[in-house]
Amino acid sequence: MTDDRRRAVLHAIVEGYVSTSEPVGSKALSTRQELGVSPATIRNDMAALEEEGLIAQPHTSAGRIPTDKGYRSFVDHVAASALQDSQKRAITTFLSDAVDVNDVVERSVRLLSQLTRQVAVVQYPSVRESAVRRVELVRMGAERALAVVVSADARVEQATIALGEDPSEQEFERLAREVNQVSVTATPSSLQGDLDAWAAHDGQPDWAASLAAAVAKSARGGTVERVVFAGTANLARAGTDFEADAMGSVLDALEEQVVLLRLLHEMTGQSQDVAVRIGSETQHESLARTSIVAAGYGADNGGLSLLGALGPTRMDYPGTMAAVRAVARYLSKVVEA
Amino acid sequence: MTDDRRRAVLHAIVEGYVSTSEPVGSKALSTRQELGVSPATIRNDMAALEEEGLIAQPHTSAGRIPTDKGYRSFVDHVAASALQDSQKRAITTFLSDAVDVNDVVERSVRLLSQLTRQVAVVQYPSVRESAVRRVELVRMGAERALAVVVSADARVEQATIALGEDPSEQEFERLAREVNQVSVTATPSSLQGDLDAWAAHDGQPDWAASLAAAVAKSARGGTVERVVFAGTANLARAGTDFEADAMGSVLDALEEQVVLLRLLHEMTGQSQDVAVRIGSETQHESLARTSIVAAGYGADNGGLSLLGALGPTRMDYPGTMAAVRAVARYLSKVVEA
DNA sequence: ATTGGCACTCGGGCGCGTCGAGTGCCAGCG
DNA sequence: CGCTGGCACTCGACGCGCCCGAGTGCCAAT
Repeated sequence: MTDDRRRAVLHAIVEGYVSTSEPVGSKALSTRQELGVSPATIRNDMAALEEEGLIAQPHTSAGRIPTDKGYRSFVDHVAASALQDSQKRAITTFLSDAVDVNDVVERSVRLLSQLTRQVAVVQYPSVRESAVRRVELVRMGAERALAVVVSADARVEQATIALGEDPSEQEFERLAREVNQVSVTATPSSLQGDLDAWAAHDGQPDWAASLAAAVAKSARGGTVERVVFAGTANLARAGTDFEADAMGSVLDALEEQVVLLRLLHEMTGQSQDVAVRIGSETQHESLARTSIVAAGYGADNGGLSLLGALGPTRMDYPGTMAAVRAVARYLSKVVEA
Repeated sequence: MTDDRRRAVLHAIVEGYVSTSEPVGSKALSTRQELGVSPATIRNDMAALEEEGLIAQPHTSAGRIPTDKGYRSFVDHVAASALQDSQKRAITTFLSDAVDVNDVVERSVRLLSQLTRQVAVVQYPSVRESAVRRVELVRMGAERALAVVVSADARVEQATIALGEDPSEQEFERLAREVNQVSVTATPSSLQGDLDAWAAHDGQPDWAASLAAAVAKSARGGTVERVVFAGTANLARAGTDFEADAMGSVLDALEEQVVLLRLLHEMTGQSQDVAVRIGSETQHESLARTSIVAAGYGADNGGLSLLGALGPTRMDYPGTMAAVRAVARYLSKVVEA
């Protein structure tokens, strides 16, 4: 009973603070019908909540604001709100006529930033191991060549090879022909071994080994994990939530994709659903005042890829979670198709 | 004589304001040895400069700050400063071991943002028309296929084709073989015509036309112009030069690559060297308080590509110009090789 | 043409008093 | 035992008045 009301008070504080960005006091809460009790009662609850470390006051005689822990409790006890119809329509219309993977990812990240009014981040779909369809070898000069690997699932990877010497045209052509033969006939699982064996043949030049390695790596899943953003402007507009300096750190952390990727991985590691990191939970100095809402997509077949939204701790969690979930679902469909 | 000193006064004002971000007064200038005259004399010059619209005072009894026109005069009359040795070294070490085009561009943009302490933007090298080396056609489902075009200059372009029907495996294979034959044997200039003729043959399915178009387009120079940024954090750190809201607009303008691309093109259109747009000269509302320093690179052989730095009007023009020029030069070398 | 002197302006910073939102505590009530 | 109304208290926000000093424009002198 009383426990329920306390939770209601906490939720009201979170909602109030999120929408007005000002500390909310007991009186304001009591007039907002929902909990039909007097300010005094609410004050008692507030005292208890503060005791538990869920809310805090910036200074005496100010209203209360949620702590990170308070947001956490709020998020754990509230269901993600439903998307509005207009938003659902936006998703389908926005993503339906994308032409290729690049386009899908780029549209998604824009869409997500618009829906959430936060910074959106989408990781490129991670790829599963797949057969090699064709290896194209292009001479780039005396000592360098470019290998283009087209895989059966329509990925295209490229890598430069240092030749280390200046092979004759015939030699070069021969190697190109051979690496194709080997790669295309191999199964995904035998590829690495087959290539190694081929490179170790008598009479192969030294650079055959690096070529083999490059092809195998490309087939295995490509180069590095990449992420794209959109909506960094939303950070700037977030009002007084960030000082200029703090914003700089956040933007730095974003460009430093490594940090973000690790964080996203940790978050979605345990569960499939939408995960939330709040403020200090990010364990990262420069993100101490930001929260991240993330989800995986495309899990069914191959690897899990990630997407999410990042904004000030004082964000609309239910709405953001709903948007992230919806986009993740839709993206899963598109990627699997 | 007196004209020379006026210019010196203007330059001193620009330099002072750039380094302190506070309006500079006559007294402060006179004690800074360089121009050995009394404050009163400087005041006279200032009055003249203000008359000409080169400087302004934020309010009575404050020092002067340069207007856009003042910065313009400064930039036009000052040579780009020399780079420090450490910076030169940074350029070579930073860019020397890039592995492919993507990598080169990404490293360049990071480097430029660090050198200038501004937002850096680099356009992907634009490509010249070149022969087609190989067309790879991958079936993506009943009604879609993916075309991968590898050109002789080692570019890789992809495009999806709507099949509009569900061709048999043999039919599909035949078309793939044929389009390869046509594309690879054609010269760059005959490609479009050859492909059109091929698609118009009797017995060709409808989608041959779209396939031909896609290949031709890829060969011609690829899809859209792309740019990448780095160093947006520098905007946030620029101190009080931007209000939170203005910063949002700038970031929006950046993501809206179209605007930026048009602007860059206009700037480098007339001359090959470093070009500067100052504040209102950008002709763009949201960039009214930012300046852009841009240069082209890779001009010798094919198209000209662009790169530049963007920051608050109150920026170190000589230093930024030097850095932009240096990176453009270096990039030209790399791209041409 | 340059300079020193002088009166003037005006924004920034400081101290002060007021106001009011919000709190904690306590006694009373169902 | 939990809720409520009342009350004294705290403390930041705001407005006002004040002073100070940087910076200016003008003028007479060199």
